[in-house]
Amino acid sequence: MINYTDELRRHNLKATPQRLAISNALHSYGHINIDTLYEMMLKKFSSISLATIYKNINLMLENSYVQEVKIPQNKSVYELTKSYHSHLVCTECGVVEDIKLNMIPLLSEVTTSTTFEISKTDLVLSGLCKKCQ
Amino acid sequence: MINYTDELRRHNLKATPQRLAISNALHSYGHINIDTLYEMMLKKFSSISLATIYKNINLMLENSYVQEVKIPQNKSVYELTKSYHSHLVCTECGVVEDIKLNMIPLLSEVTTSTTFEISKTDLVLSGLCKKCQ
DNA sequence: CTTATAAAGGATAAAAATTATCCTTTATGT
DNA sequence: ACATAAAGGATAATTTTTATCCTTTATAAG
Ligand SMILES: [Mn+2]
Ligand SMILES: [Mn+2]
Ligand SMILES: [Zn+2]
Ligand SMILES: [Zn+2]
Repeated sequence: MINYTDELRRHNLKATPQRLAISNALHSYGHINIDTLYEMMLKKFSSISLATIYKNINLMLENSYVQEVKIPQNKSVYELTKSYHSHLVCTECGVVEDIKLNMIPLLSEVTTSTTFEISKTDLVLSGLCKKCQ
Repeated sequence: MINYTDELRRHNLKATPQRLAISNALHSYGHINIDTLYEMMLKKFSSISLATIYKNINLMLENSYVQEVKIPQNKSVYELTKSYHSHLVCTECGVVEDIKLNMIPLLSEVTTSTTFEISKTDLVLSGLCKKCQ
């Protein structure tokens, strides 16, 4: 149970009990979608409103406290903002894992072949996790 | 004005006028979201139903006739299925471009560092297009 | 060229997802 | 402790997507 009070404040977010709980849910789950997050939160706050989940996630996104990961043919998942990484998604069980990959060669390939100025890269690799193979 | 009758049938889709028009809209736009596609189609079929757009795009997705591209902080766009490629997205004007990149080195990096068996990779590079820099 | 029929289209209702509103409660700075 | 802007809960409204129902049509068989 990490205390995210300071981390929330650093992102200009008031440290409410609900937000602290969301932070911990994101931390322990790693990647979580809105519905699952809502279910999780209901266990702790039996009367929490779904609107509170949406309002908080959206605000946290604006303040770069959390990040959205769009999953092919599935709902987006959210995670606490961390240093750049890519994602592995199991098409069978849905598990999402982080993976650090060196994107430099790829990005320099882009530089030589286009006039775009890239500032962000989103890479999602889909396949089967060990367990589902 | 390409005739997509055969191409539709190859994917087990009846060649209706609406589907032929959707095919041409996708071809000429390259990448298009549901709303824009609906507006386009309304010009040709003044009484086309939005439900027809959804039903067709979903069926075309199931039959691999079209592909979805999830765009960070924006609506998904759709395109006629073509050989593997990545995407460049301009965060200013929203334009989406195709780019062929060699993913082999990256994928072999994945193989050595995880037990996942990758079958698909989705890469979206966001930044500024020439015009918007 | 008919005809039969499963599938597709249009209109619209229903459901699901997301956002807005309103009033009460609370985190935080003074 | 107090003042206040912001957040939470309840719920309405809006937006997005899917389902339903009936009519029309693409397609294959004869
Ligand atoms: Mn991650
Ligand atoms: Mn493309
Ligand atoms: Zn799995
Ligand atoms: Zn641009």
